[in-house]
Amino acid sequence: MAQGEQGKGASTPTLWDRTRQLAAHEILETALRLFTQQGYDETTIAQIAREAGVSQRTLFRYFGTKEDLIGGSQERFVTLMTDTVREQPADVGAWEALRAAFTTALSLHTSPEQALERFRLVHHTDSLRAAYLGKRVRCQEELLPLLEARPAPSGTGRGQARAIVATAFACFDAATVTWLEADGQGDILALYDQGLAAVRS
Amino acid sequence: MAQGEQGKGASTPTLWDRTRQLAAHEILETALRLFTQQGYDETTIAQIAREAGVSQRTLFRYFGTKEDLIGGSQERFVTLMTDTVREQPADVGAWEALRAAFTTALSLHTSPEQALERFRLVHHTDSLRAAYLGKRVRCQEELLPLLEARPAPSGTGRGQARAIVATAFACFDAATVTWLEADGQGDILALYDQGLAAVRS
DNA sequence: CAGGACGTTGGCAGCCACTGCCAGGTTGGC
DNA sequence: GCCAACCTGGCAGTGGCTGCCAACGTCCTG
Repeated sequence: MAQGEQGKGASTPTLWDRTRQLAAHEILETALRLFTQQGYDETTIAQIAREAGVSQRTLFRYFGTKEDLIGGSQERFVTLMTDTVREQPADVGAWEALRAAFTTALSLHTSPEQALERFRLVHHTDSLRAAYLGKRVRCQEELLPLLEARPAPSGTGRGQARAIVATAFACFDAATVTWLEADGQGDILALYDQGLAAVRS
Repeated sequence: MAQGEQGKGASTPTLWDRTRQLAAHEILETALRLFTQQGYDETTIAQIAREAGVSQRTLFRYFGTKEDLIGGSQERFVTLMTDTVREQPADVGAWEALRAAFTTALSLHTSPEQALERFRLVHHTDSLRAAYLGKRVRCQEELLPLLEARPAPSGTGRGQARAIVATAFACFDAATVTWLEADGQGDILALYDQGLAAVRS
């Protein structure tokens, strides 16, 4: 639980934190490897723990849920997106701010290949897709208040921000799936722009 | 498994089918009652089975999943929506067809009060919301091919149908949540129209 | 109406994700 | 060196869910 403390000073990584980080990394890598090798549902927590060299109990202490082994700390995504939106100048519209947030989120992936593999895994496993969608909705809800204050395109009433955020995420998802079906060819953001353009006739 | 056969003739409800229907109804009612009384996560399958007068094993034979006790045969919704879209004249646009499908889906609720209660339960329980979203995505995917053939508003290219369907569902969800937060005041379809109008500036 | 074919039910054992609890070892500050 | 804080592993237990099997009711046929 002390891992959140080294964000500022980095003065005392304290060996414990280092060990923690190492273990977490090992677990995550093992899990991802097994998931892609034999599928998510076919991989048990016991197997991951065994091959990662930790007990099940410890594994659950690091990642509270089997699904968390995929998201790779979804929290980071959410905070990064909210921060990005917050950093936009006040006169930037909701659509533009959301696009910037998506750009930031996409820049987090280490490589397109890894992103493709990850996306494929999530979208092909029912339980994972459901979990992802749940977290996505939460992200939307956190973004909502930040966007309600922004200038609407043509002075539409309040309460419409929710529809705008939901639409942006929907188009982003559509772009992701399209990108997935094309085996990673093209640019997700470009697909997003195309989809949104089609929607906003 | 024989329950799907009485759709046409209704010639032989065969007592077995009647018994099945009765049991299913009893289970569903008990589950809904307990869920609203003490919450979804706090209600165990064992309790539902006990109070419904069946064994756990039988309960799982009727409803393969605890989540299925809420959806009330989500299949019906999907087929009804796809049928509605299919019935639309060929020159009706995708947006209009989708709106018609939502209208049909909404007309299935017996009363606004029950719909409100059901929606509240789903949206306030993480696991249920995730399951709902998963089924929603599947519904979108079934609707997709039916809409790709329809005339796009301004000749936008293919592949954009996915974004349109996703947007429609997103706005529908936004409308539902808004309606929920207003304690069921107003009309969901009207909220949907407002949201979509805001999106399509 | 007897008897077999078929479908339904309940119970049991078991798997898997997940949690609380407790003993034991390691690390850090004094 | 010592105590406190922390982390780890194991174990038992819960809850959703499944496979298997024996018992029973229903339906159809002879």
